[in-house]
Amino acid sequence: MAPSKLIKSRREQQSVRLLLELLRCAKTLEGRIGGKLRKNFGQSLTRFDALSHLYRADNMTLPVTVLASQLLASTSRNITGLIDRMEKDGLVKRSPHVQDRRSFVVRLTNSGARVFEEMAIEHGHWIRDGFAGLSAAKLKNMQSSMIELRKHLELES
Amino acid sequence: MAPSKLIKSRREQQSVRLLLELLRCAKTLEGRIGGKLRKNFGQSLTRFDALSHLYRADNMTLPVTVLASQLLASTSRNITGLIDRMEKDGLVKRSPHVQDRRSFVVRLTNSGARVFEEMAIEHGHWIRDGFAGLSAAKLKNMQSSMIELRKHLELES
DNA sequence: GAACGATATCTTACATATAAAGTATTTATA
DNA sequence: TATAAATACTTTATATGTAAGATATCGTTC
Repeated sequence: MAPSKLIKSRREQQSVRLLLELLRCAKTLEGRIGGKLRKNFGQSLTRFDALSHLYRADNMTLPVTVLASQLLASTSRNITGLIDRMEKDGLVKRSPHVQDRRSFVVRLTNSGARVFEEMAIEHGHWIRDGFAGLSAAKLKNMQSSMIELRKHLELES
Repeated sequence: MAPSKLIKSRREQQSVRLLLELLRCAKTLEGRIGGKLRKNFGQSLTRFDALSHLYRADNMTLPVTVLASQLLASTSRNITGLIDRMEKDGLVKRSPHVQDRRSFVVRLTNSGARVFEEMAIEHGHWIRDGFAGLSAAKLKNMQSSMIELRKHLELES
């Protein structure tokens, strides 16, 4: 129980602080945006994410696996339930994959596309407002930092 | 369904991109660290977070509400179940609050403190490694950016 | 063309996040 | 002091994240 066990190098301390700040910002934004989506549209951030990928996809259709791999939340294991619920709400429709009988494709319904469009407008405004306090230069700087970090993370994987 | 509906201002586009990068980095780091905690210690990131606040608290004890407010995950609604499970695992112990009979205080057990210490060492190394690709200057720059962003977010709240 | 490993999805079980409503207790106010 | 409002926590329900394993299908190899 000696506190000495927990002494960290300077580099380690800085890394931990950065991680905590990063997670705190991410959680705050995620909670804020997700909460508004939930309150105003009855949809989760994960659903919005899924809808946006489908909306941009060719013929608004994607194989389940491809969709799962694109989601922020690594829902690959959980994708079945997510699609089940979205299908129950009439946002998407599952169809068997033509070539591969193990697979399914998911297609946005007209209703789903309309819901997404409504959400997307608000969503964009909320995010813009979330970063409203930052200068354009700062925004740019943070974005490039994040891209650099993401690339490092992907490399290590 | 006209695509024109979804046209965004430049500032909005940049904000959305930054958010996506930020969330992606956060999710990646969170998943990586959380996965290792789970695999090596059978504990979640939320639990680690809770344990670390308790460890640093006076007498390793905090009122439930204070603990909830400090957690990254705004578990304030869910705190009951979290403490239930941690108590079942012998990590913490609940006691009635002396002055306020509505309240409980949570105290780290000796066993919980030992578990935390073990985890904290590895946790620090993992995080340091997660940012290993970044220069010290970059690390510093990102940290100050995140702090600035967090402060703006808190102001808007 | 039969067997093997890889892949796509589903199932189950559990931990956790969110929301809404309920209970007990405290504090503020009339 | 009686009452209303606020607070601390719990309960319930649903959605989601994580892990392990089951099932069906595919592609390749022998």
